[in-house]
Formats: sequence, structure tokens, C-alpha cells
Amino acid sequence: MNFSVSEENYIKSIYHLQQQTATVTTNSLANELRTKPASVTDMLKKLQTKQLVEYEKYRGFKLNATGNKIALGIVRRHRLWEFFLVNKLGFEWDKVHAIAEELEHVSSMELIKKLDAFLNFPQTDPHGDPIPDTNGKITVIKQLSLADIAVKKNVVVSSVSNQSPEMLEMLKHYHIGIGTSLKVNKHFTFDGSVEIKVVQQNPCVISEQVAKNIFVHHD
Amino acid sequence: MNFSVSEENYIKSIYHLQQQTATVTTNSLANELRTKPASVTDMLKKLQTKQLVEYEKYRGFKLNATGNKIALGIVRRHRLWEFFLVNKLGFEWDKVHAIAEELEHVSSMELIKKLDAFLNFPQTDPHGDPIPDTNGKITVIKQLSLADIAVKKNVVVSSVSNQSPEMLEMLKHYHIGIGTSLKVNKHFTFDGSVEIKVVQQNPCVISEQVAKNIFVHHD
DNA sequence: CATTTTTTTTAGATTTACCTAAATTTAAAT
DNA sequence: ATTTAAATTTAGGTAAATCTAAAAAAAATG
Ligand SMILES: [Mn+2]
Ligand SMILES: [Mn+2]
Ligand SMILES: [Mn+2]
Ligand SMILES: [Mn+2]
Repeated sequence: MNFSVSEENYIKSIYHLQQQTATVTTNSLANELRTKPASVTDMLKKLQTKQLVEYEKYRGFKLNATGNKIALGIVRRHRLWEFFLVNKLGFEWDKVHAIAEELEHVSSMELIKKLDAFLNFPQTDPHGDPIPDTNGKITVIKQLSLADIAVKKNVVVSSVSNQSPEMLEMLKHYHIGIGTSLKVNKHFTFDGSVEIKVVQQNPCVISEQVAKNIFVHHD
Repeated sequence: MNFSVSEENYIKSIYHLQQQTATVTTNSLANELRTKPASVTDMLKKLQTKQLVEYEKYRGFKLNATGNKIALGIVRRHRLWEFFLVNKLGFEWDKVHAIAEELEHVSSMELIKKLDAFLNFPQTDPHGDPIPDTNGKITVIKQLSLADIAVKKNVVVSSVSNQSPEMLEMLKHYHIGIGTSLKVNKHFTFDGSVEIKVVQQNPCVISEQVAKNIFVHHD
């Protein structure tokens, strides 16, 4: 079946919200899509008749198996385009989301297949998020935020959950990017700030807010 | 101002039809867009209030200076994407039009600027059609169809006006592509077919229908 | 547990981009 | 110059995606 841009945006947003809560509410989806609850209810009825969601009035909803597969297809396209924009066109990673938000809806299967090959089958997007494969399989790496990492362990930055220009500016200042190796020297209990040692840099202190948005895995 | 996908498709189609007839008719545009004349009239009223066309009831219409500039922007995006699809992703040129038809509507200025640079500022698309520059300036090369070329003149294929898979199959068979050097040996008056000599190939005869769709310039 | 408060749904409108069928205008043909 | 035919526009309607305001249901509160 074929889906409208609007339907695809709803499906993808439900998918993302489900990563946090198993079942999604009307208000949270309206908020995510910057639309009104009434519009969400309308669209949900449509997605229900198209058999993409499990939905019970007043009870919230979630994607079913079909819906999930479609969502992963959209996420795949989005992340492949983000990779292209950063690694081929030279965008900074805080600028690509809005553009990929449009490109993800271009519907040619062949296009994505060839784009994937051209990019050399990347596994993660510029923000460190995994790219689902053709079958919708996604490899979720176990990762912890810097705020929750024990001291003296060597870790590698695997993703950032805040992708704003402000966050990018901050990370650049600390010489941190996806793949950067570092370790935690100390957690300050006063304000939750964290002293870290980035390889080939002097130790520095980052705020709890920053630490919580940097995800790492052990190497 | 910002335009919908539909508005952009109308604007671009008017632009293309204007290349042949200075003023465009409702029926021809409906036919080009595979829509109905009544829909064209509706959209034309809108484009008129948006000050993009000169339109007199029952008298046909044409883009004004603003409309023309916008059309050239869309054509630019379309052709840059076609170039990308063929030269970076490895598509054959008979498969790219439909995909570029979607990609052309992605609206980021920065995207097109960076894409252009990534592609090394190409001057023509895979079908030999010129790519307008950022200011909407387009270099129209004087070109004649093979059906109208005098014998024994050395010419270079500069574009093809039929971009179907069937045409591509035929051109591949004759070893003809954009940039191929050839000359006309003879015009047959019986059916308008043309004997040509492609460099490093044996002479061959092509039908008038094929000849009319191959455009060349003197080298 | 009865009553607020919050969340969600329904009802009814609006905008965009279409459509068909009928009316109107222009062009072509007798 | 009529008449006929073709092109174009108008009238009226539909489907998708949105919205606001009101009604209904669920959750929170004292
Ligand atoms: Mn999107
Ligand atoms: Mn991303
Ligand atoms: Mn298009
Ligand atoms: Mn082209």
C-alpha cells in the first residue's frame, strides 16, 4: 500500500514515541507533530481502518506489526538521507533533520537501494542512531548516558539525543563527536555535573544536562 | 513566497509548454499534467492572484517574469537531481524523471547549493538539457534534430527529446549517447529515414521518428 | 466517592486540489 | 451568417488534512 506524507509522519512519530512508552497518547502525539488532539484522533481512525495501529478509544494506541515495519522503512530512509547530507554534501548534523524530514517521503524503493549502496551501507546516521536494514531489522546498541557511567571506564560516544545547533556548538567546544573516546573522572553530587577526560584533551567539566544527552558504550 | 507541490508542478509545466508555444492553453496543460481542464482553470485563478501568470479568460496564459524565475528554480532542482541519480547513484536515464519529479519539491536552498557543488556544478542533465544557474539563467544551445541535419557534417549529440526506456534501448543499440560524435550519410525521401555513421561504428539507418528525437550541434 | 480537572472524542467548518456536468465563449464549417 | 463543434469556464461536489468549540470519558483530588 501507499501512504501520504501526512500518514507517514504520523506513523513515524508513533514509532518514536513508542520507544519510550509502550502505548502512545493522543496528546503526546499531537505535541510531537505540532498539531491538535482532534486531528490526531481523525488520523488514528484512518490508520486503524488501514490496519496499521491497535487503537481503543480513550485508551491510547500503538503500531501493530505492519505499522512497525512501515515506520522502520521511513526511519531507514530518513537516516540514510541524513548520512548523505552530512557525509556527502558536508552539512553539519544540526541542519539535516528538517531536510531529511522531506526527503524521507520520496517513495522509490530503487532510489533507497542505490543510495544505500552509494553510501557504502552505513550502519548509523550522523547522530549515532542505527539505520534499519531493508527488512526493518534494527540493531539497538545498549548504551548509557554519560550521567550514568561509572568513573575511570573507557567509553566511546555512540549517539547524542539532543540534536540542536546549541548542543552541536557545545560538543564542538569540548571536541566531542560520535566515536570520540573518553572517560569519566568524577561525578559531582552538588549539581550532577561530570568531569570527563576526552582523549588528547585536557579534563573538563560538563553540566548534567549535557551529560544526559551524550550516550556512550563501552569499547 | 512558498509553493505547494501542486503549484510547482503547474508552474513547471507551463514553463515547458511555453518553450513550444508562447501562450499556453487550458487543454494542453490539463493534458500535460494528466488532469482535467476544470482543475487547470481553478489553479490558474490561484496562480493569477499570486501574480505568477498573465491570464485572460478563454485566451490562454503565460508565466510572467516572477513565474518564469520560479519555474527555472524548479527546473534547476529537477535537473540537478537527475544528474545526481545518473552520475552518482548509477541510474539509467530513462528511470530518473519520475524520481526527480518528487525530489525537485524539497525546498531547502542550502540543499541545492551543496548538491550543485557536490556534483561539481554540472551544466547539463543526463538528457542533455541545460541546468539553469542560481539566478535562473539558462544557456540554450542552438541545436537541430538529426532529421534536419545536412549530410557529411560532423555533429555531436547534445540531447534527446524522448526519454522513454524504448528510446534508451534503441540508442544503446546504435551506440548513441549524449556527446557521441556522428555524421549523416544520407536522407531517404521515401520514409524520412536517415543513414548515419557513428564514430567507430558501421553506418546504420535510423527511422525518421528516432532521428527527430535526437538533437545535435556542430562541433 | 463525589467532584473537579484533564484527556480524548465528536460535531461542524475550512482549505486545497481535485472531479463531473452544465453553461458559456470561441473557433470552425456549412 | 448561421449552425455546429471544440475549448473553456462555472457551478456544485468530494476527499484529505487540518482547525475550534462542545460533549464525553477517564483520571486526579479532597
Ligand atoms: Mn517527514
Ligand atoms: Mn538522526
Ligand atoms: Mn514534480
Ligand atoms: Mn532531464
